Amino acid sequence: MIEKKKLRIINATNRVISRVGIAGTTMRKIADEAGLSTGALYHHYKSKEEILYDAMDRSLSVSTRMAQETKQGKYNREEAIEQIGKDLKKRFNKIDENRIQFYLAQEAILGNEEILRKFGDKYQSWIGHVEELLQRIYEKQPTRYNKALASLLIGSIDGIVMQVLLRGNTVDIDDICEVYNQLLLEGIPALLDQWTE
Amino acid sequence: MIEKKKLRIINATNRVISRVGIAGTTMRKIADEAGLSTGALYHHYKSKEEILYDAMDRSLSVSTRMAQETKQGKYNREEAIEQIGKDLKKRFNKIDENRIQFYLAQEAILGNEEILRKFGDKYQSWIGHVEELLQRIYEKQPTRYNKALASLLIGSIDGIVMQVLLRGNTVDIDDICEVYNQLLLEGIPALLDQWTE
Amino acid sequence: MIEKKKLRIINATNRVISRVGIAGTTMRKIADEAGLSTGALYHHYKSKEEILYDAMDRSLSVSTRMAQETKQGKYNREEAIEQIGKDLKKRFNKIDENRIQFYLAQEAILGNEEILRKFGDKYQSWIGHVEELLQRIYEKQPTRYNKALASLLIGSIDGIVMQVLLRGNTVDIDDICEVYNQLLLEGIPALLDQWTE
Amino acid sequence: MIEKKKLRIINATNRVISRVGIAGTTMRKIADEAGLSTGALYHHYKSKEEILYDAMDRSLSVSTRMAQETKQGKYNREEAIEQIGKDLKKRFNKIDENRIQFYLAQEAILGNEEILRKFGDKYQSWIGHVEELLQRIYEKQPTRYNKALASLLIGSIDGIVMQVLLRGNTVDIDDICEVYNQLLLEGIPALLDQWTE
DNA sequence: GATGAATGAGCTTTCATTCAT
DNA sequence: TATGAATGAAAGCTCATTCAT
Repeated sequence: MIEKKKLRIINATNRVISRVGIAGTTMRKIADEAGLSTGALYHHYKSKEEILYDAMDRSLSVSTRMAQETKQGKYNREEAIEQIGKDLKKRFNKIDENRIQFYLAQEAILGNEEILRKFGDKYQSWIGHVEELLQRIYEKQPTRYNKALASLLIGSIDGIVMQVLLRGNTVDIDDICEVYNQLLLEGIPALLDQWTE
Repeated sequence: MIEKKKLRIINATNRVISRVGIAGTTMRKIADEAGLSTGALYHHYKSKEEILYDAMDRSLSVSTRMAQETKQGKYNREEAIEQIGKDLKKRFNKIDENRIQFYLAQEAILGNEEILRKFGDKYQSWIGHVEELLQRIYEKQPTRYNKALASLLIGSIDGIVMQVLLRGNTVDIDDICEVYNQLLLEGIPALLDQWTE
Repeated sequence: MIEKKKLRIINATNRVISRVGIAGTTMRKIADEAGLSTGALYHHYKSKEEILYDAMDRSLSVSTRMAQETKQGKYNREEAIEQIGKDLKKRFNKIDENRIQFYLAQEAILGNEEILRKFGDKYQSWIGHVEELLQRIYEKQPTRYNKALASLLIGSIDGIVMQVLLRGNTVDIDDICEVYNQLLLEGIPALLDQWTE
Repeated sequence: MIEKKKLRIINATNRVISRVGIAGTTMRKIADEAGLSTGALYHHYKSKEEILYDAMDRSLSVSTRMAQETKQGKYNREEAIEQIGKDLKKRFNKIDENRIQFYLAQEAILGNEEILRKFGDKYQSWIGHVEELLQRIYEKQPTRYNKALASLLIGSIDGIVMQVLLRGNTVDIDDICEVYNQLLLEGIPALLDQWTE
């Protein structure tokens, strides 16, 4: 029961954050969005900080879970890459979630240790999954550059998300997915050949 | 003379922004950082908004200029790519500037039209330069995917910057530069071949 | 309930205004006078302007109503004039209300359109009532000068109020009422005769 | 020399006051209007209060002098009354001066003792002059009501000025002057007869 | 004398938090 | 539990006044 209320509050909080950012999020806006009074918020949470923390935690968990889904498939190389392309497009189109992730990153960079640690975990696990994926679909000997490659592949997704947020529809997402696809199909193998020769 | 004071204020503002973010930047903090009283700030600027705008404008100009420097070189492919690698490393190490860029991006995403437009201009010009570069060093027929490729190459830089900010020294910058290098040397050509056959 | 608080704030505001004028009225003074914190004022009103507006509106309504009461009587000439004399004296003695009216007039003259309009309405209605009264008690043909006469009779009240405020007890209110009385009994009829012959 | 600068400052001050009121008058506005720097004001005056005082003093002196001019004439009744009518019209049309007078009255009522005393002096002298005038042109025995009558005649002028300021061109000044004229020609004699019988 | 940058108190307003109901 | 009025610190900003030049 109490959990239901809490969920309502953090959902409201995330909607508010996506609209006005973390700094612009006030208790009154959260209360209004959740259909509660400001006082009621304090029955479920001790402070604004706790609410924000829970809301951010939830957002990060969702995005971490999404990142981990990459590995799920057990297809061959072409199928796997095709699947990645689809996931990618979905990711680029979740504007609201991307905005929130972006605000959270900000919060972390500003010195919120808790959130920073969560981001660290998320990237570490994500990079690990991508490393595995690389090894699985390219079947090459792992080298010391595999982690860096994974990091770069992930970074390019984040970077494109940033461009989509900043430039809106002047970014052609389909073309970018196609390039990403070709990169995985042709570019990466050429790269890997270089190191493993 | 008055410009000197303005510059002092702007520099102080950028230091404050890099420390506490744009939302956390108050007139009092700027005044303290600049060694002035709050009232004095209003001699040189009509409002906080103007100060922030000038400070952001300056940061963005610097980063836009940096982005444009990419094209300067008149080397052959290997030399050009080597140069890019060096620039990249420099870029990754400018932590403070990267933080500010990140805060500015947030400001833009939150609805600051002026800043958003500047980011749009910056990316457009940057992508243009990278497109030219691609054509110059690979000497292939341009295809409809060239812009997307440029966008992706730039995005991957932003994404890595984000990881550096979020994960600190768990990202091995040298390795990433090496991978980026190999990508340009081996990966991209393999990609371009695909489209121009 | 909430209206009760608003009334308390408005009353406090009017006390403050009567003490220090509109320009000297600060939120802190209002809050202190009402026994509240400054923040609490913003629960009931969105801004200082709204508080001042409500306070001024209330003062003006009261004075407008007072002005309109003149017509009520259904007496003969002597009784009506006697009644006017009594009303006059009461009006002169409401020092605080007169002060506030005076401050409001200044506010209007300084360019507060809303208040200016209300004053316009008040005078228009007041002059109309006096015109009717003149016609009723003197039973002469109305001439083009009736409106001007009404305006002058009203103006002389305002002017005396001003003198009372500025000169205090050096103005003998009883004598002035007596003169006003005689003016209505003997002076005005002689005037009207002049125009209707 | 120094007096010339002081004059420039108080003229500038009066222009500013007439535009934005006493409370809205700032040192910077005075300095700008006078074509000086704020610092320069302090070479001639020790404080804002002194400047305002001098400016107000000057305005009040001018208006007191104007009030005293009434007596100058040495005409018969009709000529004197005609002259009064002309003066009246001039007075009503000096909008800027009337505004300033009004603001000064405010200042006095708010507790500025110095200004209050000056107003007291002005009215006392003005009333005295009008009393003399009444006696001269009507040649009746003076009664205890003469002072009150003078006060009322002066008050009605102030009251009309107030209406002109508040209602602008909806007051027909010519009509009012005509009524005032008739009041002096026919109304006042009828009044005086009453008391001296 | 003259300048205008600098000061700092005090203004209106916002907002996390508390608490009587 | 729930409400929303109340608190008070801190924000952006204004302005009389001072003072180095």
